[in-house]
Amino acid sequence: MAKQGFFEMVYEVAKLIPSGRVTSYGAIANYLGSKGSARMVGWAMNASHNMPEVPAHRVVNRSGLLTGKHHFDARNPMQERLETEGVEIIDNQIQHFDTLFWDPIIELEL
DNA sequence: TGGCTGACTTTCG
DNA sequence: ACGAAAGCCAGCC
Repeated sequence: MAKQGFFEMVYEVAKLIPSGRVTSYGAIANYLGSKGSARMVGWAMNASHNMPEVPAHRVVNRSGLLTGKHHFDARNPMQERLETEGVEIIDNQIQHFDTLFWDPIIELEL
């Protein structure tokens, strides 16, 4: 296994997020071992535009707020995609976020 | 090479 | 309780 870039790792984790579930930047960063670089996870998501298979819409901030929706394609609203997956969202805020939260550290359990 | 950036998170005021 | 500032680290110019 060649040493992958940080972005690749973020993509891998993002792809593992089940439909109808969401996670946070910090959770992914923590899973990667760099809890301080949560911003970078979002930044990696920004680069994920080249990777349509990466469900960046399932990644939100720790409050369950769709902070990165502004970076999404206006014709493919992040909220609409999540709602299609069964996630209830009100005012960019994911409802039942605690229940829908998918933590790679816990779910993947290493 | 050095420095800036960034879709976050946490803590101090 | 709310607002502002610092911290973090890897990619990019």
